[in-house]
Amino acid sequence: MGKRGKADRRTVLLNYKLWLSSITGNGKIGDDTYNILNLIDQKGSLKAVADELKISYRKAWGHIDDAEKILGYDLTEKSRGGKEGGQSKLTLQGKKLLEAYNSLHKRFDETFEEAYTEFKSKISNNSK
Amino acid sequence: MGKRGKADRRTVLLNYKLWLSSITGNGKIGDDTYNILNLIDQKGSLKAVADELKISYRKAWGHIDDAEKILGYDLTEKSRGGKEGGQSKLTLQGKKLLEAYNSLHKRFDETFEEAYTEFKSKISNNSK
DNA sequence: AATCGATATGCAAATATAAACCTATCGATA
DNA sequence: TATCGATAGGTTTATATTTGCATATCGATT
Repeated sequence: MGKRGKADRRTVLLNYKLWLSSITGNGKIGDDTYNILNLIDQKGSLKAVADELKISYRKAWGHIDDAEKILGYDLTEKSRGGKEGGQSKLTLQGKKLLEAYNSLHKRFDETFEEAYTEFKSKISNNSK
Repeated sequence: MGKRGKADRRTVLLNYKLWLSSITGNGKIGDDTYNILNLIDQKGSLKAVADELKISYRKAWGHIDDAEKILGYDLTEKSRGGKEGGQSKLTLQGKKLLEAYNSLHKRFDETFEEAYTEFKSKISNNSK
């Protein structure tokens, strides 16, 4: 056996990112936004989501606000006031977006796995 | 016919990005780097590549330097001095990386096209 | 009408990323 | 051995992105 083993080789990682944008280009809808939408669906409040994710309400709100501006329609139905202070829930379109994104992402993940394996085998320096 | 046509709807774009990184995380090998590598192969000089791309030599050099640090081996063979000042050409491993990246990217592009089409059809608000 | 907790935003501060600047080094050729 | 053009890289400037601060609004309930 040689001096170096598998674990000794430098590990190179493949990464990819997926997002939606408007044609004008400001703001994007990426994993963070989808994550927030998903949690809104579970918790019914943006504040609760922000706490859960340990991010500021301002930040969470910004993601959703950006997303709705990009798409041009509401993903969430908001209400204010009352004993509970208010709440946020997904609109029908918000749910549709989440579902569509999930299958989109899944498809990319599959491609990623396959392509990465092939890529590494092509790259590996298997000369004697 | 209604008030709005296809062209009137807000256009939402899907985007993706692909890159390599080291486990330690500083620097990345993305499209820019691959583009530079490809041009080095054609032109035989990093300076010529920088001019072609209208970027600074410093920037082009930085991309290659980062990439070689991430991978832990040379992608280019450099020489200095002489009437021509010097030159850069791809190493065998550099060429292998380029090829591997091309098929990787192609595969992602295919997935992208298919998935995007499906995504849009799911998202489109085709209620009456 | 006073309260309370979540929604709603402008704006400033802090980071991170990228671009530009400048100076040094190398070495085949003349 | 003087030159010239490309490689090499530290340092600074500019720009973009992100994070956080502070304050206002809303309205069912009490």
